[in-house]
Amino acid sequence: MDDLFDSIDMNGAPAREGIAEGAVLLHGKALPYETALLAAVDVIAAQAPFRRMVTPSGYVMSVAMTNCGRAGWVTDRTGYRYDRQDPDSGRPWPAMPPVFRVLAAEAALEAGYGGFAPDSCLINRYLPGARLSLHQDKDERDFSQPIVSVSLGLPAAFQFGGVKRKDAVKRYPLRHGDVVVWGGPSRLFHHGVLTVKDGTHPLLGRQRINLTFRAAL
DNA sequence: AAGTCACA
DNA sequence: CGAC
Repeated sequence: MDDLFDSIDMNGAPAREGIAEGAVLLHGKALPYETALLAAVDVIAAQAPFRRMVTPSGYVMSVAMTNCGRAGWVTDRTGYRYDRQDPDSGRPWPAMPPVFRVLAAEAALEAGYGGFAPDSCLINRYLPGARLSLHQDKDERDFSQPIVSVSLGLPAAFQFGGVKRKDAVKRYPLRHGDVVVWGGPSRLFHHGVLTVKDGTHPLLGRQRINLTFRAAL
C-alpha cells in the first residue's frame, strides 16, 4: 500500500512518488552516492567491458550491458538467463561494490521492501539513440524480491505498464540520481525506456547509465 | 522478441 | 498495434 501522502522537498517537488501498487520513484535518491557509483562503474567496466548483446531473434540490442555480482543477466541466440560468468571472458563477474548494495537496500527499504540483498546488478549504458522496449523482468527465481533501478547521466523517459503487455503504459521522466523500486503487485509489470535523446551531462557526458539490482539466484 | 517492421 |  502506498503512503497516503508523498513527501515534499523544499522546492515543492515530490521526493517520493508512487507510480503503481508497490512501485515508487525516489527522486534524487542516488545523488549522495554519485561519485562512488560512477567510480565503481569504471572499475567494473575495466574488468567486464560494456557490450551489445544479441537477442534470441538475432537482433543486436542498442543498449550496451555489463554486470557485477554473483550473477549477471545475459542474452544470446539461445535465450535470456543469469550467468555466474561473463560469457565474453569466461571469468566471474566483478564483485558488487559495497556502495551498490547500500544504495539498493536503502532504496528498497524506503519503498517498503526491507532486507533486500541483491545478488546481481545489470549495468546498462545508453548512448543517444539507445532504447529498451517494453518487457518484463521474469528471469529471476524469486518474484517476492523487488527490482531497484538507478538512473545516472542523461535523462530518459521510463515506461511503466501492467502485468499484461496490452495494459496501459504511463511515462515518467527519469533524471540523474533518480531511483525506481517496484515489487509486490507490480513486480512483473512491463517497463521500458524510450529512445534517449542527445545531450550532455556534466558528469557523464553523452550517455545514460542505469543500474538494475535484482535477487536473481 | 529486453527487436524490428508493416500497417492503420 | 500485431506479426514475426
